[in-house]
Amino acid sequence: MAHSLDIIFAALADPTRRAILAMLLEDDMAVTDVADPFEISLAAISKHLHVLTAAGLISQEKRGRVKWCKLEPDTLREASTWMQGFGQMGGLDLDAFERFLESELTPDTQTF
Amino acid sequence: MAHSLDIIFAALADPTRRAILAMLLEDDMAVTDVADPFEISLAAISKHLHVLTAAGLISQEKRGRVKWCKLEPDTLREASTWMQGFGQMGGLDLDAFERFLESELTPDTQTF
DNA sequence: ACCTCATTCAACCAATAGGTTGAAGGTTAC
DNA sequence: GTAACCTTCAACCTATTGGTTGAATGAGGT
Repeated sequence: MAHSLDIIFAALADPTRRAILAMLLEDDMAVTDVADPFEISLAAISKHLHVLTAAGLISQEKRGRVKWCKLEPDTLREASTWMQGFGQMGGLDLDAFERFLESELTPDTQTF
Repeated sequence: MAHSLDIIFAALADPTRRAILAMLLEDDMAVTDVADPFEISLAAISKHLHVLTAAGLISQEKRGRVKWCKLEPDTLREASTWMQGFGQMGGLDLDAFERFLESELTPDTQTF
């Protein structure tokens, strides 16, 4: 839990990885099937999936010889919460959002 | 408009830049004042502000000899829209979200 | 005019990211 | 058991990132 926003946003910054997330929105997929629509090597896709897993955006489970990839929407929601506060600036829960930001800014927690 | 999600998320991936955005949530600020709480050089902050500007997350306006930085919440909202679809998976507007994703995936638009 | 303040530019550096290729690990099917 | 399949590892390459420093530019204050 509490994956750092650093690695979540960094993971989202790559178009290939966002496309993978969009694919996983429809269904869980095996690594090979994830790689299929892309023109890059399977090893490169494997690395992308590792980045997404490290960020907590997907989970991977090995069943037999195939590794299944599954979207983890909760982590995206985590980052989405951070962002919404900016968009809704001037809205009613601005104070709550700033309290949230402040807690995130405390240097002892490394979730920032 | 229509800043690419690539550079928006990449800009958000750095904790210094997110902290800058949080500061600008309270008020517009001059570059020097933005740099003040940080221990890195002014030139480094200048670069961060350039990244945020390129992403459309802030705007900069030179008045006199001081350059003012201002949050641009619309761009954040753009990225937030992308994310919320994943978090609200199973919700009511999933179809609309997938249509949005598909339009983003068309290879002729470079907004992806 | 001159000095100071605000900001950026230029050159450099180390570390990271995203890609490649070829080989290696496990797992299943025959 | 051996061949085919799914996935990752290891080594390598190039471009980018985030930082530094010192000089340069530009605008005000006195």
